[in-house]
Amino acid sequence: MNYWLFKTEPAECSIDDFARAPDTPIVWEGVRNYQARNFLRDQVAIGDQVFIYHSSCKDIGIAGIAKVVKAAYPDPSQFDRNSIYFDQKSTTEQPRWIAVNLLFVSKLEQLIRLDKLKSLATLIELPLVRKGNRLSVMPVTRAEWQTIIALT
DNA sequence: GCCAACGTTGGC
DNA sequence: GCCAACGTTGGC
Repeated sequence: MNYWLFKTEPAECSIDDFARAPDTPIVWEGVRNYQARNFLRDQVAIGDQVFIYHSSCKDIGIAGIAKVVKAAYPDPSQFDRNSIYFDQKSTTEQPRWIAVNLLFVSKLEQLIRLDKLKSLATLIELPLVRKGNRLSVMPVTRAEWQTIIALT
């Protein structure tokens, strides 16, 4: 089993949206970065654990945990002309973009703030805290996962 | 709202 | 295949 961190803007999809419907899988769509796409396509597997990270908002940090309940499949939003994620260059034969489904696991009692994560020597390799990082889907090592879990 | 850093595009 | 210009991300 692998560990991941997925970024989301809570105005779009927050941990509270997960918590509100804990039995309903969330379609993780709209990833439009090739490196992140490749992780979704090649490595994210059913049963993997995912930190849900809130970005571009007031309270920035890890807000909760989800798990993967459906592995890579074509992101439906790429074919939807009405979606902001529509991609004219995608075809059903050769889809460019990948979605997975997530299910709520837990909401952290206290959000783990970005500055807290940045302050930990054991997390210096975590892409999230590295300068200029823009990955919206990133791997988390087992050691990093346990470091972060220990903060809760 | 600013802007650094990075990714993507497209001309050559 | 280079690289300038442009677009996006995302913290501050």
